[in-house]
Amino acid sequence: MGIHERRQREKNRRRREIITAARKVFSTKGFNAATMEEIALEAQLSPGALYLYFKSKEDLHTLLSIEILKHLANKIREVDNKNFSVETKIEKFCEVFIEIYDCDSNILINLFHLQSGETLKNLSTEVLQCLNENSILAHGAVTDVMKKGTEQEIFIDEHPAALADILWATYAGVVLWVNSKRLLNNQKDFIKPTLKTAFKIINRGINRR
Amino acid sequence: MGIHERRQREKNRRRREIITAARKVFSTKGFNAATMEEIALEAQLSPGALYLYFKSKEDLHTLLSIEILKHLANKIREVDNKNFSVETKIEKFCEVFIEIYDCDSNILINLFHLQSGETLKNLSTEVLQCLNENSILAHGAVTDVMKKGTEQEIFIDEHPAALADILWATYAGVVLWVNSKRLLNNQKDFIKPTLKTAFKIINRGINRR
Amino acid sequence: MGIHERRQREKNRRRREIITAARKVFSTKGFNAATMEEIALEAQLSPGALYLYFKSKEDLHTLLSIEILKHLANKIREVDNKNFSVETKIEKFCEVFIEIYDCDSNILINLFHLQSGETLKNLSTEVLQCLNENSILAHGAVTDVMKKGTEQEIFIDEHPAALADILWATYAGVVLWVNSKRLLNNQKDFIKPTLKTAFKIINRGINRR
Amino acid sequence: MGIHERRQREKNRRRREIITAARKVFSTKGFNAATMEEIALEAQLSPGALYLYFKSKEDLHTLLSIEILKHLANKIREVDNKNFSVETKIEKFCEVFIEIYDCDSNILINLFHLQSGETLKNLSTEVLQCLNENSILAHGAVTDVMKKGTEQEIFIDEHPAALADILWATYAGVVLWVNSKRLLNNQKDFIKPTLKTAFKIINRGINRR
DNA sequence: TATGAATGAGGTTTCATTCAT
DNA sequence: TATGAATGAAACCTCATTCAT
Repeated sequence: MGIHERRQREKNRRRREIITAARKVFSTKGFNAATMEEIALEAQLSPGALYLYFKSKEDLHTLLSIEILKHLANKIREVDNKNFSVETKIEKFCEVFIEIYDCDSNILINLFHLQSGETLKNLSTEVLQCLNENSILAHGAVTDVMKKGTEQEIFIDEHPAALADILWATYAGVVLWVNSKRLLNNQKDFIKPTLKTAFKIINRGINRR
Repeated sequence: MGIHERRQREKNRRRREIITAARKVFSTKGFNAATMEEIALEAQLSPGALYLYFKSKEDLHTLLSIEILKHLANKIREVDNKNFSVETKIEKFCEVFIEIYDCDSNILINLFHLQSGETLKNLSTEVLQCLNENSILAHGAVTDVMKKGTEQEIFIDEHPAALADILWATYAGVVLWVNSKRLLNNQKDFIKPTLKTAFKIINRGINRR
Repeated sequence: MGIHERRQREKNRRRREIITAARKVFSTKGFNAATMEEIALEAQLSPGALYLYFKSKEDLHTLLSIEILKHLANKIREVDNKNFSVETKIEKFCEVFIEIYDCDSNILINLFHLQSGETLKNLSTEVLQCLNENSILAHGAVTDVMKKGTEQEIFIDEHPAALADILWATYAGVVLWVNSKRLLNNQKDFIKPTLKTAFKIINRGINRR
Repeated sequence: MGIHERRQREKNRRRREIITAARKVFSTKGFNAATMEEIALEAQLSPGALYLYFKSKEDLHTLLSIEILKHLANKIREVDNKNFSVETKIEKFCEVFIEIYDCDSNILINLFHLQSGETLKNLSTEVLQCLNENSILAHGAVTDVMKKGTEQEIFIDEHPAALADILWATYAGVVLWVNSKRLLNNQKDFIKPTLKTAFKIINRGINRR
């Protein structure tokens, strides 16, 4: 292994370390309360070093969201590639969402912070484009399944992209809404059963039979 | 009317003016980009005066969310009091949500900013409690309808509160998700049709027949 | 005197205090080494307060230069208005320059820092325009004298504006050059005699008789 | 040629490359905006390597100025050695100055940045001394010519060193002043004619006949 | 009650310089 | 000799909040 290759590998490792540290801090504190210094501390680096890997706080945060989108897109496509019925696939999607939630329950909150418009305008164009691409990718993976359901005349509604939107929206909504209820009322976390019920209802609601 | 009462009334008027100004500014700029100075300007007051009516920026912001929750709760209860079938009521809920969205499309983003945990811990206990109460109130209004549907054995699923959560979550999710897609891809606003489809699907999905 | 008027007066006083403090610090340290904190300290204000009066470090610095230009223009016009021969006026100009130099020997260094291009592009357009106007004003005051000399056929060269440029340039050049020699060699300050000789030479060089 | 000598030669070559790169960057961006990384990039070296050849950014910048001074001194001495009349020599000096300006119009700005006091105190003593020596050298070359003019009773004024200062100062002043006017008013570059006129005037002003 | 000037802590970011390799 | 990743100090600037008036 050449020195060049080793360097590159080392660099990638650092990037990952920073991203992991950032995820932790952003998740705990939210975008604004999180400080670069804290992220640096968590990543065992100096504040300045972060800027060797990421152009700005916002870019860092966005790349983090992109990571999630990529991961989601992959997982969903995996499901899609299996030999399941469309109904089962939707159920499986729900499981994917739950798995993601288990891995980092604040993911969506960060994702929405990003897309709340407040942030969107400060991103470097390259990051913005990257975000856009991956967003389309993740969404497309769900849409493909919906398309099959529609083609096979299993689904009532005829717009696969809209169905995909609703699925995503339900996921997002349940996580955010139930989570905020939990925070407000100190209830225990009932996101997962709610999510399952929601997907069950949708499956029933879009299914011809 | 005593002088005391008049004073109180005047004070309330001011509070309302500030809240209105704050809504405008928060909606346009988001929580962090909005400044107290800007809100004061909009309310035709000095920055210092804001603090005679609200303990902090976060409190002000939260009270604003409470306003919305109250408004929602009222509207929903209005629907509930009408002599509609449960299915129609759910459709009407959708219309209420759309109306709210038309009036201020950034409401939910602010609502979620609030509940993202970042903010929640800095609130004064009284405001927190007030928020909590109104949240339960708004939610309860939907739950009541779901309860009737369940009691009348129109709905399949047996947990009205969960159904209510799903309805809320769908609303929240669609607004946020579709909005963020719109921002990212410069698409036009397709929240309303999506919302209608989503509610149609849910109505179908929870309905026994 | 109304409260409004008093406020305005107070505000102007503060502006002047800051400008004075800034002049002191910029003169001692130069633009880059000077810090806003230091200026604030000197002005007995908090760092944040500076930004209530000036938009940025660069704006503050530039406004300072504008002050000088205004002062110069005034002094020169005063000379111009007196009933002197053109030769005497040029001599008097030299005295004005010397007076300015006595009052703040680093003025020109700051002026040139400003105009070295490095800074010029960051200025707010309003400040830039103000600078431009005053620059023209100061220059024009000298040009007017040169014009008279040319019209009265006292001067050989026929371009008053160019003569004015040369006068200014000589002033600037002597101050900068001799000053830098002084700094380098720890010589004593011989700017004033040099300036006088230079103006004497120019007077002779441009004079027909 | 021994290995030692070759090493030394190689080292000198590198130094020159860095200086050339630095000149380019400093000229374009000015001292402060220029970064060591950029210079390194231009010199096709790593940032760290610069510090093997120069102790600091300021030292590097100063050595650059010394280069110019050396070059000027040489050119002027060349003129001095030719068999010209003193009047012609002064005209030739003007041409030298113009040539320098054509080759790098920002030279003087850098030179004055250096000597503005801001920088001077941070220099290593050896560099400072080197600067000093070369400054005297360049200045001396002009003084020698003036001395001849005075001895031959061609010039009126009797202090050759002062005359030399005025010549230098005029050069510096015209370049800086006219340049700053150009930047401010978006006028085209009229430094060269101004410089010629200025030298013509001086020649006339100091010349007995 | 209202003002608005002032505060000052705290944030992001830059970059000359160092040092392990 | 050369690298270039990492440092970390320091700068500018913002803005929620306070307080003398």
